[in-house]
Amino acid sequence: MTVKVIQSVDRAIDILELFMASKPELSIKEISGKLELSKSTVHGIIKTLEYRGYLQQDPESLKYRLGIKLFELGNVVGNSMDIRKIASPLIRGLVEELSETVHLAVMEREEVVYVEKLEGPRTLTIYSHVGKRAPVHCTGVGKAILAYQSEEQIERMLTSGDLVAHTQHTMTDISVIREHLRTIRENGYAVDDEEIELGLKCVAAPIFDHQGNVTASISCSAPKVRADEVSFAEMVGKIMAAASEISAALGYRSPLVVNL
Amino acid sequence: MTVKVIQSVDRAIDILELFMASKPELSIKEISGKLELSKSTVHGIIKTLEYRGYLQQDPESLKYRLGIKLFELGNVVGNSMDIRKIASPLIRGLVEELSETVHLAVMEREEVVYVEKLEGPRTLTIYSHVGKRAPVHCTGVGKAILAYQSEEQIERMLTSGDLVAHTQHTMTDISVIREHLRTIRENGYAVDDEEIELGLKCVAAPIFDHQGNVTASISCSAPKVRADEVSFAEMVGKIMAAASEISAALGYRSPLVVNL
DNA sequence: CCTTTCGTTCGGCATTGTCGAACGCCGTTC
DNA sequence: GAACGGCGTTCGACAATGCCGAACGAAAGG
Repeated sequence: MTVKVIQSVDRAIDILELFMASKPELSIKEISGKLELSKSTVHGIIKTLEYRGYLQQDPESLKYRLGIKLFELGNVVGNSMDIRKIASPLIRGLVEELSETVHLAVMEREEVVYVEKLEGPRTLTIYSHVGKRAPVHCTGVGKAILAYQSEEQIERMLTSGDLVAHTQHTMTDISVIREHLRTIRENGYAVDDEEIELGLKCVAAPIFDHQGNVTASISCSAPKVRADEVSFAEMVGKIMAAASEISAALGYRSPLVVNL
Repeated sequence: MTVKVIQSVDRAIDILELFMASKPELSIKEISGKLELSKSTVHGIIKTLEYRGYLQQDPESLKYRLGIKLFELGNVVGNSMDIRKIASPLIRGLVEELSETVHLAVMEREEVVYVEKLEGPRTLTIYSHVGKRAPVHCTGVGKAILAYQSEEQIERMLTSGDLVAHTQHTMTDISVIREHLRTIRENGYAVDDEEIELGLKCVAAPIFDHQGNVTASISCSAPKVRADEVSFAEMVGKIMAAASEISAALGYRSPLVVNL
């Protein structure tokens, strides 16, 4: 079932997304090369995007970069996310208590997107950004969400892309992951033990919405050396507590405490 | 000089921007009505945008809202703004010292866009958001930038739109504003005294880039009652100091201290 | 000064997007 | 429970629109 797309709109999006994947500045030549379109076609679309403020041209190099209008629209989206408003103060508290970086992520298609990030005082450089995508199979936030999807959904999410091994600890066998997800459901939290980056350990907990679905999660990330037994247990407790508080604020009633 | 625009791309942008101006959820009917396009035309464009993640449909109401992809792209733009990285820690410091809300804004077309905002502890509800536009003629950040543009630029920016009076203190006479801008240049800072919102007073200072152009500014906003003589002087001093520190970090060499 | 490279303009052609009409799926009304 | 109305979706025909290649112009490099 391929959707009937408007070609020029589709191409305009292709152009915009080129700036995400590759360099922040691109010339018409580069764009037409990468998309295999004629210069004049690209020129027309680009001028439209520029005219509307979605691209801007550097007057010196004549190259283009993303325009402020995207910043505006992006913030409209960001400000309309209820979960962000609810989670923000809690995340601030977590960072203060744990002194480590905390992430909030939501599920989007077959990946997760970080929607909030607050770095701890002892900054370790994790390569993550608000607005960035991450795979589900090798991140704490991803696995915490994945574990609570339906069987079909899990199947889809794990088979849609390649299970890329980011480190030697990344699980790439689908049956191993499925078994691992069972453990996550039993524990109520997910651990990422150097599965996306060596030396990085994360604890993540699922966030339930008012319908009982999991579409978001929060995590705490620390260098493996700092995540020893004691502080690890503290991380688990605090992250899970925060996650259930956010879930409650979203209107979720835990099935365990429902008594009619 | 009207640019030759690609119609369908232009319309797709019209659709996206409808969500900024009006409600966060719109039906096809509403969109086709507002844009005076046939339902089928809107349908085609919307499905393309949805397919690419720039809109998402609520499965219940069948209405559409802006998609996460815009959040992603918006953050790419936000993270690539050098001025934000430079200014962020200074803004944090300002808020701590002044205990009032601080804004960072950049010029965009004939308006300013807030790119950073940090609220003071004593939160007064100013209706401003990161990513929101504001007029130049009645805001501190706007006037601080406007004062340092070329005569032609000032002319353009003041005549492009209506000089809307937001309060009885808003300056709407172009010659009065021009004279006012001269004062701003003499002082080195701009004051907004209840010109956009009653009871709100702001101090703003221009930020110079490496070429000596002013394309950004920072401001401190406080309820007029709290901006008494003493704290007002403190606000002016601290905002100007921060602005010149940011300017210096951007590579600006003040013409007053240049000695060859 | 010639060459190369890239952005821009132009015009003809066919693809593509557009529109109105019709369909089908709700929810509502009587 | 049948008829209605509203809305999203599909369809088909037409022509407007966007596409391409070629040519132009400007700027940079040798």
